Amino acid sequence: MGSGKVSLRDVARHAGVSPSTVSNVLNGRVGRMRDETSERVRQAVRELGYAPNQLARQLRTGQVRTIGLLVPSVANPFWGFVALRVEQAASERNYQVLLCNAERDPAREARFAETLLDSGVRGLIFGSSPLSFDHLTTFAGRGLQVVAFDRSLAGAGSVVVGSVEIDNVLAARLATSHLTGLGHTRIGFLSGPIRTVSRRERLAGYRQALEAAGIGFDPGLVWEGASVTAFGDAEGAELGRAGAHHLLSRPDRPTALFTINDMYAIGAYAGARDLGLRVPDDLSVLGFDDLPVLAEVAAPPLTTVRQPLPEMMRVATDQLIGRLEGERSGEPEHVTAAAELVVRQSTAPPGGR
Amino acid sequence: MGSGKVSLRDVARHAGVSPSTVSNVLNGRVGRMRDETSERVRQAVRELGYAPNQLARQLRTGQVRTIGLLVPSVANPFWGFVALRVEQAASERNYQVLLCNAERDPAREARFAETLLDSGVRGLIFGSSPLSFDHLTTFAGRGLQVVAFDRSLAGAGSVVVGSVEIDNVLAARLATSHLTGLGHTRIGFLSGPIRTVSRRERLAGYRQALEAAGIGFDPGLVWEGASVTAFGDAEGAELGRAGAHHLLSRPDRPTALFTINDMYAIGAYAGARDLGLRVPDDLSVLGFDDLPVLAEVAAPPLTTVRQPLPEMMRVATDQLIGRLEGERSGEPEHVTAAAELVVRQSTAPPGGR
DNA sequence: CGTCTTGACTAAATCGTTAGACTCCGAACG
DNA sequence: CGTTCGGAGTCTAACGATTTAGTCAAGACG
Repeated sequence: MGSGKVSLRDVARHAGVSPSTVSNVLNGRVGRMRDETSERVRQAVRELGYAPNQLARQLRTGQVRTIGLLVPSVANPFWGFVALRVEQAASERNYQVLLCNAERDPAREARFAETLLDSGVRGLIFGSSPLSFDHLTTFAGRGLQVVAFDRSLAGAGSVVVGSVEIDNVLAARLATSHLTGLGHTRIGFLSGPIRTVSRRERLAGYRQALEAAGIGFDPGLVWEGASVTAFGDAEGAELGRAGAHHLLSRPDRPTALFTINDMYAIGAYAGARDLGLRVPDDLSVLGFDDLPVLAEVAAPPLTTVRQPLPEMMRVATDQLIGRLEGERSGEPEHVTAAAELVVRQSTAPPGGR
Repeated sequence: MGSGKVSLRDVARHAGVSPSTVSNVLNGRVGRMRDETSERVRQAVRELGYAPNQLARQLRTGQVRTIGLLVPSVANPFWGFVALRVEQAASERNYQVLLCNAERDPAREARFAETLLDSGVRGLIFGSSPLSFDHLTTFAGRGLQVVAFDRSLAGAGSVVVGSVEIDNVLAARLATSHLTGLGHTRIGFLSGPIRTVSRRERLAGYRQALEAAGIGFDPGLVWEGASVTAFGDAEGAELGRAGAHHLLSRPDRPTALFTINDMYAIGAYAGARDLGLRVPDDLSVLGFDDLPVLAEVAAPPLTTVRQPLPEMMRVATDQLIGRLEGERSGEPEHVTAAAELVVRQSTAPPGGR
């Protein structure tokens, strides 16, 4: 049994051939030798239990079968799902996934990009697109390819080679229209700091839907989160709760809240409860993401916008790996997936019906 | 600005010294040269924007600042959390995390171990301990160190260098006693296939608590999941639902269910609802994990056993990295964290209170 | 009969770092 | 004045694969 480390040289010796030949066999270049020889090599490989040292191979070829996945937060289960899905898709193409959590900090994002490049990784999936990719342009020059989970605008072209997204504007319009359709006219928009493309777009969609319904846009009904310092684990549900407190304490209290994601929605539930309001009787809440299981089992089950996550992650991963393998090239590809409004029981007409 | 790839040789040339000297400076071996020289080297590094090629360094030293994390399932959000927490802890020690999802398949587990070793990774955190580590003993010989999330028994000594767990027996006893204390005598145990240590222990604890309460253990009240083939995404909530159907259709229907994790508990909610039973009036449900947010916001909020996940993951990561860095050695270390019963509203006395 | 091919491999140079063995030089010592 | 010693670096093999440019023998061709 191979105990220590068996190298290609050992195999060569064992098979009575040169290292080059072994390498050739292993890489399928068998046309240039007798069948008998390649069989003998294969035999030796088996007998010694040889497995090539990827580090050495990668150093030589510059090819690394690993991609990075950058997520923006450890607090939202959504990203855990994303991670698992990406690993699933990558593993089918025999790639590995390095998990990076940048906490939405551009400096950390850059640091991760750096580390990835240094370890030979040349592909990165960006969980949530920051408003600008400027801090990453240098890395593009060094060979880093980025696929974004949301489409980005500014300066993205130089870094981003592909993206998968839902139409966030449309989705938010859909969601908001659902609320106006129920008769709501004072609809709050509950979000953390708007520092990603998707958030900005959702706000735009919200606004469009309001205007389409002949309701004026009231900046006072938009809550953009606490101070930036209070970030980190406080995010998500806690922020949602705080925001709900704020918006629901206004004199002309909104009768519905559209939240930037399901965690905020859950937080809004808590916030409403704190103020003695009941969902959906006194307050409708509409989320975003359709967090698996959570949205369904929340009390009440959450009306929300679903992103087809597994599919989107597969597309993103395939785009990226396709680039790395040279199957794809040229202009960035942008894929738009269909979002869907899932109506459950957290929304109802205003006024307790 | 360094555009292409700057190598240590380039730096050496630029600073007018030999590559060895640059290497020495970079690795803090500055005792053997004049301050002026090392300063000149540092200067050159800065000017060229040099960053060492980790692949080359790793090949040479055999040291890789990456650990693997093996999770057993993509379906349970729990593992997404675990992944994020491990990455957080690892990143503080400047390590990277490779995500591996083995779907509880020993063959895949072995394949991942193989891949990790081939890429120079020598440390692995095992999300959930299989009943046996036999399929991994060969890898231990090849230098793989494993830290288990649960303590394992059979043959673990040769592979596992540390573990973090809660006392699953105790925790399950605690949980079950809570139910017997409420007056339940027919308590179902709802689990998938019992192929991990933790599951086996929870079953043992359940049994002990029953006996302590003078209630006989009835194997008929234990549901061990559907056929093994029906694995995959069907896991979790769906299995919980199926199991609930099964157990609740018995003539002497249980008045309480202790589920192996929160996903099963949520599934059991659905199963009970299907049969027209209300939680907790007609059926008490007790979960395990205290899935962040989910357990809290479920309807009704779930009584469950909490594992202090962030802390446990930090300990596991530190144990592993400690080994890799040679700070720790010798006998495996087993750390036991305190689990805690979190009583919410899914449990009540039997008979509609 | 000498040169060209072709088939079947092999030699050796990388890839970018590291580390133990050396070198070189001026100062100190006997 | 010859030798030893320590400081300040440098040389040179690796690490384990890949890959380009050969080598060598045997048969083909003119």
